[in-house]
Amino acid sequence: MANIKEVAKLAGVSVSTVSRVFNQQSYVKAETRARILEAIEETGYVPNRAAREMVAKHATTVGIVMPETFNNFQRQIFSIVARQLEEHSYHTGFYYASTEAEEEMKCLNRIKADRLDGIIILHELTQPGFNEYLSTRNIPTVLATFSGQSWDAPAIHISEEEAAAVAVRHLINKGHRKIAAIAGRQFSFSSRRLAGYGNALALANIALDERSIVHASTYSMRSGYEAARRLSEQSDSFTAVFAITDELAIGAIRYFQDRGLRIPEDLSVVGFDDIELASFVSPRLTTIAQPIEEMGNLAVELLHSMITDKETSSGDILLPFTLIERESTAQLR
Amino acid sequence: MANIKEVAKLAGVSVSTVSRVFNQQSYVKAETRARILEAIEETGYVPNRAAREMVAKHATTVGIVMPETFNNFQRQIFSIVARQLEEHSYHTGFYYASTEAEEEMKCLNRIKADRLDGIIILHELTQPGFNEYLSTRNIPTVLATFSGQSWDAPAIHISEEEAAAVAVRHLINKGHRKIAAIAGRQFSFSSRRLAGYGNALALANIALDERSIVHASTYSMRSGYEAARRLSEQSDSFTAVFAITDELAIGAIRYFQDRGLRIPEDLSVVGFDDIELASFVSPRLTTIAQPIEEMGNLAVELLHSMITDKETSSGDILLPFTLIERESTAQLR
DNA sequence: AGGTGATATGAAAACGTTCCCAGATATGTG
DNA sequence: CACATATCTGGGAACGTTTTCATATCACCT
Repeated sequence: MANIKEVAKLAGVSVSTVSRVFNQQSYVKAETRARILEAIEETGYVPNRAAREMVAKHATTVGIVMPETFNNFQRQIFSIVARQLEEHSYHTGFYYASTEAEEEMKCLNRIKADRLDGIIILHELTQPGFNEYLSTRNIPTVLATFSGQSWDAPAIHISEEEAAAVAVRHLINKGHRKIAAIAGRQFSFSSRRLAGYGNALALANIALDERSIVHASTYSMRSGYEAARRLSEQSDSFTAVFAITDELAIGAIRYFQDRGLRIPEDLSVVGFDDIELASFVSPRLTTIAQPIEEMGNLAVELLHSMITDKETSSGDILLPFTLIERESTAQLR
Repeated sequence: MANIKEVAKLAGVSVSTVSRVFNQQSYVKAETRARILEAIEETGYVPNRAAREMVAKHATTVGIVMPETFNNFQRQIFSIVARQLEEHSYHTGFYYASTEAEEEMKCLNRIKADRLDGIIILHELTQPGFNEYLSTRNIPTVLATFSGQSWDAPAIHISEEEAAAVAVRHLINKGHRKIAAIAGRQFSFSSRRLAGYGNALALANIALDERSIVHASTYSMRSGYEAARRLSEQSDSFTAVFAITDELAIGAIRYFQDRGLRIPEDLSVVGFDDIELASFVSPRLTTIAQPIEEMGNLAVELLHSMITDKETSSGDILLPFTLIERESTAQLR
């Protein structure tokens, strides 16, 4: 593996000059540059990243923190973020952190060692140590998700609570009053969306029945199926279901269909996220769409300006959402 | 940001000794070690990765190369690989490479600079430069995908051709003879699966009709929908469809359903991959299941042994697949 | 007392860059 | 022609580790 010294020797110049052609500022005679370029070509030289990072005292890498198994929404935002990062020529480090406290701290430790330029967090972290560390070290951070705990970093997201309320209100407007909910574990966006559900019900003077709420353990379709089963066991009087995630909704619909119910004739279902799949299942899913492309772009744009301008930004950035009415909800007969 | 010198000073020892407690071989008096540990705790010291990598002459990072927008199958294998990598305490670098030649070479350039320990490739690369570079530099590489071009690296995959033939034979056994195909762009696994389709037809003495083959531009459901539309326009005599990907199949089913066809009564559809979704759409999708968990685990296991044992491995590793019969295919009436 | 091996520590080189400083050569200006 | 300024190049320190080598102390045995 060629290093800068060999290139310099081959081109008959000093390492300083070779370095100069790589970093372009300052003067290099055209003829010399040509000779060096040739030597680079010949040796296949590529600067050693570690050495560069050491003198620069920082990596040109931003880390993406994601959950253990990410859902379709997170997959999409990940793709967008990764592409944008590449656009700005950052390296992309992948950090997987499950929702277990211990795992989260292990993830943090890896981050510590890496001297990252910045971090984009795509799911809620529960350990306060994360924010504490990142903010004392002044590591630019952006959350492209709901910020559960208090962060010193900006969080880009929609108003989960309002959006959920809009979804539930949609059901109420269709005449439903017995509306069940499939939530996730009791924190993060799950609890915010559930709160929105409660608010919408309260506003319509509908009493909240604990038995018509069920908590799924993950956000997979399988969990949605399972959750729908539990819901059916503990209550049978609902005419509509609000699922806090499209995957959960799709899994639930599958269960209800298996039980012979017709959607939306016998039961209306709303989801949340508008993943690609939502418009391909039957019935097509009525759901809340997040401006995912914008969220991803904004996240790296913001992070990039934090890194380059050294200005610390914070606070929530709320983006608009829309209810997309498709085929899984109908007027109560 | 504390460095090793500060820790050494605080503990009243030399940097060598501090380094020793981090890398554990050789002797350090228990008392000294305790003092150093305390100093580490107090300063919050974490070794600088770049510096470490420089002296080690390699990173503790393996890169994952993925397509621009990855589908559900790739997402799943990515999750598995990332988790396993973490298990072996490698860092995970994410490298996105679209199928454009230029993009691919840009991706390769980033890889060159990073002195990766190893690389796991999750989709087919078309540029021979990739293999050439990796093999001359002796960078351990594993493909967890079909190896389109000839690689010096081992490729872990199923026999795409046979699997496709099994899927098509399943349709033939159900009495179908007019079987259309929805393929992708004409290379990589898409072409292998299409070849399997052709073989199965030939074996059953069914003439291959060019008009009953359509090529989707991506592997998304949207593309599947689009492809089904084009298929319907250029041919209307088929009673079954083989889609080379579950997403394509699901998109296609959506199109046919929109046109009032009942699946599987009016039309049978087989997919390929068995993504989670396959068992949640209606009708549930008949498809080919790849041993995804095993593929992911094997990939990092193999890579790890290549990295540590320095033994270069190569050749194809074929894993078994299974046809999962669900509800989207039926006997031709 | 002297030797031997195990235990414990420090000094300093090396890894591959970047960048500051100094010096050399060319180009212009009065 | 002298001097200032612009252009060009090299030397060497610095970045934060690991690792080799050398040396010091200790415990134990003859």
